[in-house]
Amino acid sequence: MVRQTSCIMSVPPSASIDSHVPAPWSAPYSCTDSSPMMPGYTGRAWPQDTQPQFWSKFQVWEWLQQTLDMHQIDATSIPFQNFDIDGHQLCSMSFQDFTQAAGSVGPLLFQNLTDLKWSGQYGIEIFGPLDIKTEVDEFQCPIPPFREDFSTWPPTDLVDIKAPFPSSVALTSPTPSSPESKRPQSRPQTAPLKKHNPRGTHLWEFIRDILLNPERNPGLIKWEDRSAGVFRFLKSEAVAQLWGKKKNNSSMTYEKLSRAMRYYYKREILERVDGRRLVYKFGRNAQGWRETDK
DNA sequence: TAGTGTTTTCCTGTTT
DNA sequence: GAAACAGGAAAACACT
Repeated sequence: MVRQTSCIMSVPPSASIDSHVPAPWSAPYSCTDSSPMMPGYTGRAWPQDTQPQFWSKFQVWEWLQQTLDMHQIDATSIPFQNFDIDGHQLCSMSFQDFTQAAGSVGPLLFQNLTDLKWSGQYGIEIFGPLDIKTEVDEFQCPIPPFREDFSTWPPTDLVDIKAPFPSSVALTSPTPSSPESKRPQSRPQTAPLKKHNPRGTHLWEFIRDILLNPERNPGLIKWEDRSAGVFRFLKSEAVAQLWGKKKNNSSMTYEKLSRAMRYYYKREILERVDGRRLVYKFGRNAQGWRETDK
């Protein structure tokens, strides 16, 4: 089969992609300009340009996730529910509190937070020059509300460039149910999600993050049944464009996006919702979408 | 370098 | 008829 990929590369990977759409925790971003990046881990997903005191719960989790990632610590090793707190509460935690909440990882987290508090890292320019205008910017609704949100939600994004990022941590990775390590190459995988997450955020996480941030979701996707995890695309092409922008792929369409979504059926990240167009449902291997997950 | 995981792309056929 | 869905096939790409 002759495949044409040249169009995808119309935007050089090194191009500066603006990061307008923040995500709560799972979308690690990298430097958004073309500045040299370290190989491997370079992106910082937690809100480093905001003082920890002002972090939201999501941002706290994000910081947790990235800190663990940075130190290659399995996220399952600490109870995230112990950090169901905002930045203010986080900053008021003592060393003992951290140890109590995160066990052996506590000191590390405490140290990291202390460093963050005092290192003057806040204010690092996260967002590169917003000089690249893409098709997504033309949408009437998606971008402006996100931009307005910068004051309160600066760090991560739903439309960052594809980042050389380490695997996402278990917080967003389903528990493997039936290990299926052997399968033909170049076939859509059917194994449960593992830590390997070469492209940063997974599509389903991207979708989830839009859903979880109504204020940053200007009518793109909406919950049909929040408790059941059923949601519906309102502006399917706009979502696809956003996803494409995030992946630096201007040729992304809803058709392609939906194909990727369908692959999630086998992995039970999504479940079919028969007879309803543009409607999907999170499956048992999708995590982080429930209200109780927050 | 091979293997793996996660898309991405293209396609054909079906359903709404 | 158009849009969306379904799923096979294969390639791309980042990571281990």
